Amino acid sequence: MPELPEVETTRQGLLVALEGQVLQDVEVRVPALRFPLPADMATRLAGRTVTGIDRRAKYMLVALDDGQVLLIHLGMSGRMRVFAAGADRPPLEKHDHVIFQTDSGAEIRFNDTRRFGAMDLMAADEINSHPLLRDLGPEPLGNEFSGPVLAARLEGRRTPIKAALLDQKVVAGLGNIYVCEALYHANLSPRRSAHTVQGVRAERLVQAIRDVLRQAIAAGGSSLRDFRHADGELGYFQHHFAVYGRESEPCPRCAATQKATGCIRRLVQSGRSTFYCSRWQR
DNA sequence: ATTGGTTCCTGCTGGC
DNA sequence: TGCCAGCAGGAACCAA
Repeated sequence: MPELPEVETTRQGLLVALEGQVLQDVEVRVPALRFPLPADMATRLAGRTVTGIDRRAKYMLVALDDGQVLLIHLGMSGRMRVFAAGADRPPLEKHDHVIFQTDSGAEIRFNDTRRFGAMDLMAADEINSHPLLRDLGPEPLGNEFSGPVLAARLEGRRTPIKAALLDQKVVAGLGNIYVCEALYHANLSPRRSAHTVQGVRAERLVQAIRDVLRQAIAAGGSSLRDFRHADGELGYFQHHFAVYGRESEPCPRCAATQKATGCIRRLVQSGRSTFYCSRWQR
C-alpha cells in the first residue's frame, strides 16, 4: 500500500532513470484508472525531457522541459518498474497500464492491479490550484509541520485521532500503516478524540510521525503484497512494524519489560483495521 | 463544517 | 475440491 515512504522510494528510483531523459514514446494500454487518463496524454508527453521529479504527499510530480507537470498517484497497488537500456524485459503483464520509453532505451512500466492509481497533466503554475493537490495538509517531513500546527488542525474535531490522521487535509501522506505505527510510538490511543490531541501530545505525535516516516524511507518503504522499488527490489520496513499486522502479539515495549502477553489488539475504525497496544496507548 | 457511509477495482482468503 | 462472499485499501463523492 503505497504511502509517503513508498512513494518517496519510487520517486528516487524514477529520478535516477528519468532525469534529463527524453520521453520518446508513451503507450497507454488501459486508460481507465481512478478516472480516465487525459486522452492526449501520450501525445503531450512524446518528445519531452524530464527535468525533475518532486513529491507532494503521495503524489509524484514529474516536471517536463515545456512547463508541463505529469502527476502520478500509485493508489493502493500501483508500481513503477524501470528496465534499463539493454536489460532483459519480461513479457508485459495484465495490469501494465502505461509504458514509457526513453530515447536512451530505458523502459518504465506503470502496473496497477486494482486501478486506484491516477495520472494527470497540468501546467507547472497550476500545481497549487489543482483539485487533487490544493486541499492537502502540510508535508509531515517539512518545516511547516509542528506540534502547534497539528494541534490547530485537530481543534474541534470529534472524530477519532486515527481517522483524523488518515484525512489528507489534516496532514498529507499518511495511510493506514504509518498512522498505526505513529500512534503507537506517541503512546496515543487510536480511539482518542482528535481534539484532545493538543500541547505536548501533539508535539509527541508530530515527532513520532516524522521518526516513523524517516525510518521507513531509509528502509526503502514497506513491501507487504504489491510494493516494489523501481528496480524491482523489496522494501524492508515491514520487518520493523511495532503493531501493524501483529494482532495478539506482544508489542516491542511490553516484550522488553517482560509483561508481554498479546497486548496488541485489532479494531475496525471507519472500515479499516487499526492495530494498537492495549497497555501503552492512552 | 464535519462526519460517516459508499464506491471504484482485483486478487486473495475463509467458510461451507 | 470448488465456489462465492467478504475483505483489503486511497480518496472522491454523497447525504445527513
